[in-house]
Amino acid sequence: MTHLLPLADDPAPERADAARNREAILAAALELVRTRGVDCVTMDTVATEAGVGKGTLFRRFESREGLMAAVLNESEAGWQAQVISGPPPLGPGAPPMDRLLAFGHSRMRTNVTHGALIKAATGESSARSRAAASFAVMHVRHLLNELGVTGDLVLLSIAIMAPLDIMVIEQQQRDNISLERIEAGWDDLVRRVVGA
Amino acid sequence: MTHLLPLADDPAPERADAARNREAILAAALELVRTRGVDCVTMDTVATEAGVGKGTLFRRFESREGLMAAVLNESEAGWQAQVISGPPPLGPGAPPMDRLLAFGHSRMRTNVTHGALIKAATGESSARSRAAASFAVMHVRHLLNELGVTGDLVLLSIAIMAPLDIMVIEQQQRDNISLERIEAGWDDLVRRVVGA
DNA sequence: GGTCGAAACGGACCGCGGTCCGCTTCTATT
DNA sequence: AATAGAAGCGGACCGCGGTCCGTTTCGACC
Repeated sequence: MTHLLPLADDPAPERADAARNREAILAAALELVRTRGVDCVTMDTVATEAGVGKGTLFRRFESREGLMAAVLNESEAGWQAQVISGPPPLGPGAPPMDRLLAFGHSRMRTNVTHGALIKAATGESSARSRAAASFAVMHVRHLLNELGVTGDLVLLSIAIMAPLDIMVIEQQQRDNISLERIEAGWDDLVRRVVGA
Repeated sequence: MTHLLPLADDPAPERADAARNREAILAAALELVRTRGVDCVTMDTVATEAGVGKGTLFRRFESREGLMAAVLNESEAGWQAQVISGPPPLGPGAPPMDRLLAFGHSRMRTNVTHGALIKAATGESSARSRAAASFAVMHVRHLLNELGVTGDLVLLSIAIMAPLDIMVIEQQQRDNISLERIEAGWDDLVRRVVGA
């Protein structure tokens, strides 16, 4: 006899064809983004290329943003792994301050590299609570805590991360400010906030 | 004889009908935003209501964002006037630190009040170099300078302003954090950055 | 007042993101 | 194997932002 109340099994085990489609869509999207560039990838194209109907795209990924976020995760996951369990100073093992600085520099470079995709995945925003940004804020909060900083750590983390935002960086670059100079300014900001 | 090289007259004095239309569009947009709420105002509606063609809207305001920014300016201008020449502590006359704190609090409340419109005018982003945000950054930079802060003042200003962003605030409110608590956290951030 | 080039106009048109709903496919159950 | 109904599917359809281009209006100069 199976139990009559589902209790806490997975609420929805995902049907086989659904899984197949999800994979096909993601693969098609990844390929299209790589070959044509994010801005030229439409939902219709992805659907056609994946061999599914457009409705299926939206069923599984909610919106274009959602799909792009999923694509972005593909690469972002690797970076997050580096942060969580990679070699120091980015990964664990180094003193918190070193990690924090390394984290910011790494995040900045990553933002510059994946700018277009990140924008597509966050709706041009950024200081938003999307998965990626959220991970960064959580990590910074964690490091601030290790550094003995007290106060509203989330708010402080948001402030710290703001200058690394792609839109901000791109604006600075338009003003002919080098990444190195931004990095230096950011380091200064971090030291002020940490109080070291 | 008129000069053959236009030198530096106004490059384009704006034709009479154009001015009339601009005004009609802005008035219609303002009215529609007030009555229906930003999200329900389409470009077609504004065009119809203003009695002009859709093309004219885009000619004068570039995009929906541009039009909304123009509408927003209507109210934002008043606030900016308060900051530039209103009574202290928001306006000039008070010590820089008082002004800075007052500025942040005022900005935060304004963001909360005009949230929807601001989002419409900045394309859901915010840490962007739109006119409004830019004014804020410039002002903060100015106050930081008066406070004797040295370093990359623009970058520090961006960091300071980040937690006041509408998207961020709305997220915090979703997490049941009160505006007062945000204010307190923000004051702390400012003191850290200023080094007081 | 007439003429002429430039500037502005307007609305048909396009592409894209997103929804809707009748049809198909899967899987649990007997 | 048959069945039933839930989950998934797909593509016609919609609304909106944005563009394009033939037509109209303006105003500077004669």
